[in-house]
Amino acid sequence: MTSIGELARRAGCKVETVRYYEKCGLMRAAPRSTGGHRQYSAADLRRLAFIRRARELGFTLDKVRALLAFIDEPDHTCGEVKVLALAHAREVDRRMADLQRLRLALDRMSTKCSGGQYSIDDCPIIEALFEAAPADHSEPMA
Amino acid sequence: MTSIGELARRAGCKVETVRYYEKCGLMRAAPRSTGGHRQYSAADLRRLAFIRRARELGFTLDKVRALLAFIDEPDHTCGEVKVLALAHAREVDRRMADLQRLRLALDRMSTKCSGGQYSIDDCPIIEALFEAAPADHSEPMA
DNA sequence: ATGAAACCTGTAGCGACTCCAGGTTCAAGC
DNA sequence: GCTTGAACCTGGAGTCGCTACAGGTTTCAT
Repeated sequence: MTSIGELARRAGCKVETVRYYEKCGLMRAAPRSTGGHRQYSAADLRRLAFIRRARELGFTLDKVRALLAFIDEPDHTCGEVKVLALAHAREVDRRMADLQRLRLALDRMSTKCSGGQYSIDDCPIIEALFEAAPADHSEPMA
Repeated sequence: MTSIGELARRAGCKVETVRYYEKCGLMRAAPRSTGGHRQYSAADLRRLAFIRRARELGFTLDKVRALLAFIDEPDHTCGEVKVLALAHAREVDRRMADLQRLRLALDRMSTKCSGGQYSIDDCPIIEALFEAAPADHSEPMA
């Protein structure tokens, strides 16, 4: 039985975050002391650590909720979990590709610019920003 | 002199976004028709396109504001612009490195898991999520 | 003159927290 | 038993960058 502060400290998050997870239904409504303070068990810490780890890996709270459901409800299979994980991996790939393109564009801009005392009017970076994106008109960035 | 709808269409954003930029002080308060409709010039379109392009490249609105200040105020140099651009590039690098680590972790998890009909209790992905992050205790993810 | 489309303002919502104010409880020292 | 100060409580607002809505007005073509 630990306090919310101790729990948060061990899981590496803020007290408010734990209360927030309770409000969202990711953590159970913890039992209270006579004075109304929340009391947590080792299982609660384990669950909170799970949530934090999944968040670190970029899962949204909705996805975390889905993962937790697999744990909470009986009769789910490893295959279901893997589907979620792979879908998430593909999304990370997409984000990385986006950043890659972006990084290239920034690099192209910066190498063109000497960065000296020249006036803004001739700065290649500013000029590049005034130009439209180079041929991408697909989806807006996530 | 074009309407806000036309302006938004040409810049590839929503009407609400333009009004939002006005409220934030990125776009000037446009002159109005007798009926109160906003009227925009070619310079406004140019400025809006600049903002959108910078946003596409991942600059925050605050950074965009700083870039616009370089344009609006006299006597700024190309060097100042380059500093901002390089700082942003470094930030993109950091984000990419984060995603890279994340992607690796997801991959390690998924390859361990056969994804079959096994019960959740033995799923290596779930197990991995219960474990702490592998030796990173630096900063929380941006 | 009519009617639809585009515009107007103001407000609320998203995700995932974070922070604050103003009050209560807890644990330790005296 | 009393006092103090840290930790806890609730409820609400703020963050970022839009987006969406409601309920009303203007514009423009027919």
